[in-house]
Amino acid sequence: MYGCCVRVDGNRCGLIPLCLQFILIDAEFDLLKGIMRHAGKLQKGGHLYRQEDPFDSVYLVRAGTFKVYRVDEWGEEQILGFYYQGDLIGVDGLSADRHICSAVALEPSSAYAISFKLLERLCCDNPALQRRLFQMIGSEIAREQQLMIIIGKFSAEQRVAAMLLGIAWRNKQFGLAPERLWMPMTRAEMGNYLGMAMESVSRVLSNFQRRVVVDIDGKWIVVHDIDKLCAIANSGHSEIQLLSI
Amino acid sequence: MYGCCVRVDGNRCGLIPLCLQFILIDAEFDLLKGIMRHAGKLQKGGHLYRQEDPFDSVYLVRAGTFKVYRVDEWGEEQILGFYYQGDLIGVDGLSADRHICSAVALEPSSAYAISFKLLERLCCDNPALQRRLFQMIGSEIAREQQLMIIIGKFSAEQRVAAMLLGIAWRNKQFGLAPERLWMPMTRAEMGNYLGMAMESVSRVLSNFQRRVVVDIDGKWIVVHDIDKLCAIANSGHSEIQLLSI
DNA sequence: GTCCAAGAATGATCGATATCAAGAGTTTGG
DNA sequence: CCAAACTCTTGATATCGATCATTCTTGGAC
Repeated sequence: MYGCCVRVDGNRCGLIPLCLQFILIDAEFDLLKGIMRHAGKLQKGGHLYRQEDPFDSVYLVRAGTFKVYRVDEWGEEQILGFYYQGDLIGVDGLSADRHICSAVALEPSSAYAISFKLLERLCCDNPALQRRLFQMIGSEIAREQQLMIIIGKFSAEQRVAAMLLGIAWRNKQFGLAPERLWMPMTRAEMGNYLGMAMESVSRVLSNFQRRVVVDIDGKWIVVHDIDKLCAIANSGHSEIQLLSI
Repeated sequence: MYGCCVRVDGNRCGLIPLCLQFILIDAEFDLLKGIMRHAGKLQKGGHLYRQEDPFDSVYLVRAGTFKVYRVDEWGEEQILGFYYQGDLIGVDGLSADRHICSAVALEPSSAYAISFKLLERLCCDNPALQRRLFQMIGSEIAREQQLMIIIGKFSAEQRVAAMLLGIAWRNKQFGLAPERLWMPMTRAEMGNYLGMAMESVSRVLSNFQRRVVVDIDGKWIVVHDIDKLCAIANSGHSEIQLLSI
């Protein structure tokens, strides 16, 4: 199933996640490799694409981290997601022929660009690939719905806990340590993403640290008690949860 | 361009919006008509599909209104959208082979079901149709992003104003009066959708009515001053806005 | 029509979190 | 290695909107 990964000559980074997400067979992978190209290396603050740019590619994060955000008419920024190695970015361009978001590197990063026009054409000849693509786009919808629930219904503590658990879960999917979370974004960016003030994020994290739920080590957050973190994220819904802490 | 609408024998309702959204040419429309079937009439409270149902169709609202919602592990409901005639529902099933949301009628309603398997196949042979489908799914992503910004950054007043403007804008798109808004959902449902308490929704609407911005007439809301409504939705971002009221 | 239940409006209170402010830590570039 | 510029933390205070409680309205059912 994951044979594709083995076939990549030497450079496996970034392609393993691609295989994981697409779950491609060799033949499909070869097709896809044909329409991928390096989008180059970006410094911190470098843009993969900007709002209003014509939409012609989706991107696969090869290394580093990106944040995707939207700026409204008054110059206010809303962060819609953080994307790590292996994530697909750029489907925000699907609805129009222009991107409605910007994607910027949070640290030195790189990505592959996949021509969407060619991808579409490839899908026409390859129903299995089309299916994968729809699934990945569907995952993006599901992710946004999840985030909406978190922002709309969760308390400050729950939001931060949910975000950490999300990254932990992601790490697990990609075979990384689920307790060591790489968080290159600032507190202000976390707050923006979660719909809360930077100060609140800081307070919640300090509180978690005091309760020995996590440990903060620069841009790394180490989860000490994932069960407690789950309990926090799920608290408030049922009072029984609170007793079990 | 919209020739398809004329070709529908007698029954144009629900298909005009289809044409508007897909912007189909005759040939494409005929293809699509072949894979559509009536999903029957639903009473208020009747479900088009439920969370966990296998995903095999997307739906086009023919008449009435639907709400799409998700119930989390603790039985708490989150409403993710209200859908009127001509809207496409069901893409929440894309990521898995099951729906992750439920769709329920808010009043006597009906819908067309479009087999997704057949739609996919049709897209393979018809790149233009594939393009439309991606666009429509992209619109769903864009809509969710918009909602996230509203929930994450807007005040109670701004949220309600934004929701009303959204429906007004939609009406305009579909050739309906942009000042007469049909709102079959309860205050509690509006509140759930917007991430606020039912009482707050009620207060904001009363306030709008007092300021002669809108008039409430049962399940209809009549917008008297759309400019003021826009000003409210956009206020808080710049202080200049407040002075101009 | 009358009754009843569901929905809506409104008032009073309280609390979570934003905001303001100041200081401590950390990174970056010369 | 130092200084400037970010970033983060923590405290004090203010505020918006949730919550609780009550009354008013509406729309079916009989």
